[in-house]
Amino acid sequence: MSTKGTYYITTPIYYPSSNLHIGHTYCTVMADAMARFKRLSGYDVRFLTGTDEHGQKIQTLAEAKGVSPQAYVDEVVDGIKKLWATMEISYDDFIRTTEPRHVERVQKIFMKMYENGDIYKGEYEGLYCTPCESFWTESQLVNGCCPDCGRPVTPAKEEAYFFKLSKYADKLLELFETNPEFLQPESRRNEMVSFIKQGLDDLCISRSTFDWGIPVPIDEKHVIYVWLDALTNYITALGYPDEPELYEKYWPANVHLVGKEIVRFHSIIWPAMLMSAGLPLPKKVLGHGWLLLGGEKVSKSKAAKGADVVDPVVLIDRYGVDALKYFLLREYTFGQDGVFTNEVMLKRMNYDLANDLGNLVSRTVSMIEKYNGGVVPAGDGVKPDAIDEELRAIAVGAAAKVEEQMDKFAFNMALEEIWVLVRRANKYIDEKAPWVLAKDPEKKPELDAVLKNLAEAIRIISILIYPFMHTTSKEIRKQMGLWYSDVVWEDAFEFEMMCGEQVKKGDAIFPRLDIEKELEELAEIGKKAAGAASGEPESIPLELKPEIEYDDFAKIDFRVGLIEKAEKHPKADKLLVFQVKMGTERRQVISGVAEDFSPEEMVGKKVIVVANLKPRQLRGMESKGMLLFADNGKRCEIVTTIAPDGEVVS
RNA sequence: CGCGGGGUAGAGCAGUUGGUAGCUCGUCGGGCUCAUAACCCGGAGGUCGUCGGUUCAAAUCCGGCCCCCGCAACCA
Repeated sequence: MSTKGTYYITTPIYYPSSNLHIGHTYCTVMADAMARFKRLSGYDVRFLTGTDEHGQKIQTLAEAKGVSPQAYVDEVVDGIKKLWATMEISYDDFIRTTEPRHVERVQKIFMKMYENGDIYKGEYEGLYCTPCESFWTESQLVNGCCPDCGRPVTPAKEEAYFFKLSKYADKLLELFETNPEFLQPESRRNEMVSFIKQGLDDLCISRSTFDWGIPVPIDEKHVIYVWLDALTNYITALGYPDEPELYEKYWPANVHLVGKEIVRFHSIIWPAMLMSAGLPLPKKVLGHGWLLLGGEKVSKSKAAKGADVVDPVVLIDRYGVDALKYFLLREYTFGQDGVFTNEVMLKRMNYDLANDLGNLVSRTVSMIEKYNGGVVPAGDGVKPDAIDEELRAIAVGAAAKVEEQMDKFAFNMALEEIWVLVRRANKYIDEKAPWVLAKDPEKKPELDAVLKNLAEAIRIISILIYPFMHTTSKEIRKQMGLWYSDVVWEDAFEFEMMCGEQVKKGDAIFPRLDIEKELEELAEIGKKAAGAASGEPESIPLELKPEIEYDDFAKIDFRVGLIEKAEKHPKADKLLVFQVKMGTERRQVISGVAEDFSPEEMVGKKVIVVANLKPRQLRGMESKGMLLFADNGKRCEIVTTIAPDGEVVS
């Protein structure tokens, strides 16, 4: 194989707090397809994936389960590796951040940055949740409380080590300006530039409130926190710094494939860390979009909600690895979010795979068996006509188009290019009507040419789909009698390669699915997963704030209020300003519900007001009291009453 | 005037050198029988968010406005 150079591609290292879902699968499938494509087209590829196993959350989950953090992650990682094995993900290395090779090298990199004067000891100030022993930023809070347990947080400080991220702001801006290819899609790039321009804070890189992490080499009380630990995997896995052979061969990476939520870490923090360590930067960071489930990002906590099945294991089990991979790569546009539903998935599988590709192979093999004893004819007895020439042109031209799309990571368009050929081949059969030719012995040379051309087209298709569906590729080649030869990319540019192969009809490559039936069954599975197996309604204690005394409750004066007037806060998007009448008194109350309610629909509502709350300024306007809403963080319902305004609620 | 993305057929999307508006699904009608009731052809369906400008000509360039979505931020 002539090599075109090295190609190093990575996925993020996933957090093994629980099993992976279709979103992780999506990212890994893209990386795998690209790795396979590059290998097939002559590159020396290195494909890395792995798991990011440290941190508070893992430690807490392990404690809750009564096992050590290591035992906890071992089990989850085992499941992840099995999933990738099932999907035949062709990674060359799987790095776990708990492995000694990573731990030691991270410490060395830490020291390097420390010796370069970029790490200093300071104080971390944040909002602290005591029961969870966790710091949170303002934006992480849910309703002003700890996102994990829902309890209030308090401002606190702790000693910590910091990385001088701010020092690299100018260099980072320069990176984005001089190297527009570095981060794509471009919309992300603009976001990052404006983020840097807002000013960068130094980055806290150690924690002392938990110990499930890599010890800070110069201070055993601290463990290295998240990003220094996680991001460095891309080079520790290559042996940097103590066994630099692979590092020297493959670094800098050609592509870090990441979700859009972690683009910032990969395109700002990671380059800054590398600058600090004096190392070359990755050539490209690519941020892909999310799969959306009912308008929300697919996530671990929502993995089992509703009727849409997002457990890749279930989907693979029912439809096969290749069908799932095809769907993920064909349906979504790289960089954009895409809606995931069972129906969209099943339609893709049926229309493109069963009807178009599977059926094309099926009818071609059948005809070669029926009309020529199962042998691919030479087919050189007649001159090609315009229809033949068109098929041939599309067939031999497809590979270049696929290459062009793959260069842009446009997997969906690459597959579309292949399907142009698939559809053309189906049409070709109709136009040539071989069953008509077969009735006239004099037309045998013509018939042979048709069969031969179809065989060639399918041979080329089998090469083109190899990076995306290698198992299907091999199955097609088996049926076409091409078992004797390897898949070689360059062969996709040639049309005259087959003669005398013995074809053999096998099982349908992609059996047609009964979509209605599948939808029902998937809905059933989804419900079961959501209902946690048992049908009995259970009572699971809620996560509550700490218990309070009756006296504490009695201090609050709830009153019925009538909203007489409501308008948007002139200086805030999310605030509504209400004029509320409570008996004899009228006052102004502000609530952060502008996204859930229009001012008009609030007027006239009778609501519950916390009437003796200390007044507070909100964006320049005073709020005296607070209205009660039921709120799950996503949607808000107002609590109303029919009682007269001014009345006490207790 | 915070930054950015987007508003194109019933649905989901293409469409950056301005020049008859395309694709997939759905729908209606036709063809074929080799094939996995698959395949092929044709029709219907769009004021290309809105108003204005540049131009012989704009979905495509420029300006105003409306709406949606990310990020950022107030959210008593």
